[in-house]
Amino acid sequence: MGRAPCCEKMGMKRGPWTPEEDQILINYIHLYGHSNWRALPKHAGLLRCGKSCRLRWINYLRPDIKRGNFTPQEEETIINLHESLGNRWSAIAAKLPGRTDNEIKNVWHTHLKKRVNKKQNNGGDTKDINGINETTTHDEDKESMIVETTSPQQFSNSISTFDISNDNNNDIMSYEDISALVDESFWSDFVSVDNSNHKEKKIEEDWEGLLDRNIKINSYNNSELYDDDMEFWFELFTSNRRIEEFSDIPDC
DNA sequence: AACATGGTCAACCGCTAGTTA
DNA sequence: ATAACTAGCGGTTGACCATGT
Repeated sequence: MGRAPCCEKMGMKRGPWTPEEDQILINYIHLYGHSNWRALPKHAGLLRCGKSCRLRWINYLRPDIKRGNFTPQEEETIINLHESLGNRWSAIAAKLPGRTDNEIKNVWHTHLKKRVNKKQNNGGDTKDINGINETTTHDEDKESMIVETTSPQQFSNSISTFDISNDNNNDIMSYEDISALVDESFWSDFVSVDNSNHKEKKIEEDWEGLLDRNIKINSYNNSELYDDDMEFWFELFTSNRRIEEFSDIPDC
């Protein structure tokens, strides 16, 4: 079994994803699904390896991702499942809808592990794992009691991810705005569709057409890349609506 | 105010398992 | 049967941010 060559390929972009890349990936998966991650970036016109695209989609762009802090119940579930499953993060994630293995792994390493260790070292003190009857005064644990709120860290990450540099420009869309725009009804129409039978050639032609449009939309003023977000998204979605018609092509 | 330290999380790396030709 | 290939998994890294000194 040979190991697949991947990101070391020349010209592959690495590091944080830009909003444009995100949108290209979202739209491509919207239209054609993700039956072949390796071929996806090439067809979509992304300078990323398939692995990177898959990770970005699974850990961040997927429509069913639940953002916000873990609830005490979720934390309890993670602790319990970790006790029985060990570091099988994907198995644990399967029991927590909307949570990714990566996210669970991070939460475990950042505070749940410490909490469990502390508990073990103290020989199991009065602290209740589910967080409801906690007697601890640690800030870290207090934080975990805040249910379904956006943590400062997550907020800042959203900002960094979307690179919103102008604080005063209210027209710029935040991640939350985009999430609201790209709501469940948006996703439900296409994500589950298996488009693997579409002919690759057709995909390339259709997609390149969309890409050209989007590049044109974006390229007219690169120095103020995000000032025209509303127009960008509007154009993008209206383009999609037209190109979506291609999805009616009968399966081969 | 400036620097050091620690926490958080997205992204990458390297491996294995499964699939296909 | 097996070699080539891909998807998925878990571990690790590094950038960013908050807090402490």
